[in-house]
Amino acid sequence: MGRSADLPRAGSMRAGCGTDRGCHLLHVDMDAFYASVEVRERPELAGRPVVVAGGSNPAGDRGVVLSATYQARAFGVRSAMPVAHARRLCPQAEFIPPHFPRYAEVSRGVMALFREVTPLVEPLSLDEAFLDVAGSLRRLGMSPAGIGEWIRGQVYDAHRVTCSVGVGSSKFIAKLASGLSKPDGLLVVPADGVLDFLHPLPLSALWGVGERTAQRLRRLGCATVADVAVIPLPTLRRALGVACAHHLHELANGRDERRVVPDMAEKSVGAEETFAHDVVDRAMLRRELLRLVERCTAALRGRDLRGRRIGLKIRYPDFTTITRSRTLADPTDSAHEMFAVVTELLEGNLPRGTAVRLLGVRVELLVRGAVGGEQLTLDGGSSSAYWPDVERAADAARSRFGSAAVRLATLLETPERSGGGETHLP
DNA sequence: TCTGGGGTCCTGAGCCGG
DNA sequence: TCTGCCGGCTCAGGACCC
Repeated sequence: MGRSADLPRAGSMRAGCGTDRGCHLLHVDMDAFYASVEVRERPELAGRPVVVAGGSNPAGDRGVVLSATYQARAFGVRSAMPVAHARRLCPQAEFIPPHFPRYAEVSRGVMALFREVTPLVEPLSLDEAFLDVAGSLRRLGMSPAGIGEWIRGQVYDAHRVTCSVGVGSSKFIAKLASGLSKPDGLLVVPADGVLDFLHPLPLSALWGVGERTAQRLRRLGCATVADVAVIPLPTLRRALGVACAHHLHELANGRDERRVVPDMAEKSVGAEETFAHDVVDRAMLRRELLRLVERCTAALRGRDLRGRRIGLKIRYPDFTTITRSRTLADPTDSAHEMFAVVTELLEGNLPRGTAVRLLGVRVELLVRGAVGGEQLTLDGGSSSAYWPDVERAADAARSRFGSAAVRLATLLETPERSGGGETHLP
């Protein structure tokens, strides 16, 4: 997944070349993960172009490609490409909606396998992780590259999906290496060959360089990583800002001191949805908002988190996007409380008659630990105090009887949604 | 070509209190 | 009392990643 497709292929640098001494960081990346899992579930699709199309409505055209098999990629289909475009490029492909619980289950199995190798596993997403194997070499009696090959074999044997492994002396190099070894490969970048490996690569190889930053760098006369490495830091700072300039300058010179951090704390939790058709109707927008708030706060409670800053995101039909937020005195995981805030933000920032393409809600400034029932306040009365308990009870019912088991009355009238209505009461 | 949904990080403006 | 400075916080938005 991602940008590795922009990079030149590894060619002769694949598995086995170069010494892996000093290369204790591994980056493991599943190949076309979602699509591979779908093919595993439906073996008749093996060898065919398969596209997992995301967004809320894969059958329609307001969505993007989440994952595509290499047979589909041969037609030019790429991740994040609009579905309509992918259909034109490869009409014979099988388009499948995503099944995230299925991918999460495979991911849990794969991550557990990594933890058999080392406790220092830092998952980046469902389909990739960094591993620090420095402490495992003696115990396992293997070199880093040997461990990488062992992992590749185990992942395939246990889960019938392939992965690629990059082995390097830093996270950045290991990640680049896995991208270049795809699909189903392993690449070692020797510690003393980092700059030779890095400098011919295009600007997009640098972590943090997207289209905008690449444009700015090209304006400074840069075309490759080598060019960024030699550009004076003050020049880079003026173009990109202090933090970004320093970060890119370090990477371009092969310096990356970031360690593998297991159990990274979450910073925010959110939910958003693009409508199948732009929505003007206020009542419908409020119902969508409530649905998003329910989803978001259920996720918070499921992870035993509460947050203090509540944000609203509105995207208009012309794709301009605004965000508005409010910081509360105390952290909350209550849908009731969050809905009151985002409704106020919506009313204050959306002129009557304005169409909306997307709505999103987000909670930040997270703290761990839910409170069982909130403190009564003199001015707030008792209602806000009992809502968290009601919502936790509803969570329990939903987890036992399904997501439609308990719903707020406001949601029983199904608004037009991009994914079609799914409200079916038992 | 026409752009999802989940996130993280950074920057800059504005406000406030010391 | 007024002004300027500074740091911390909040808020909005941009850019990026998978």
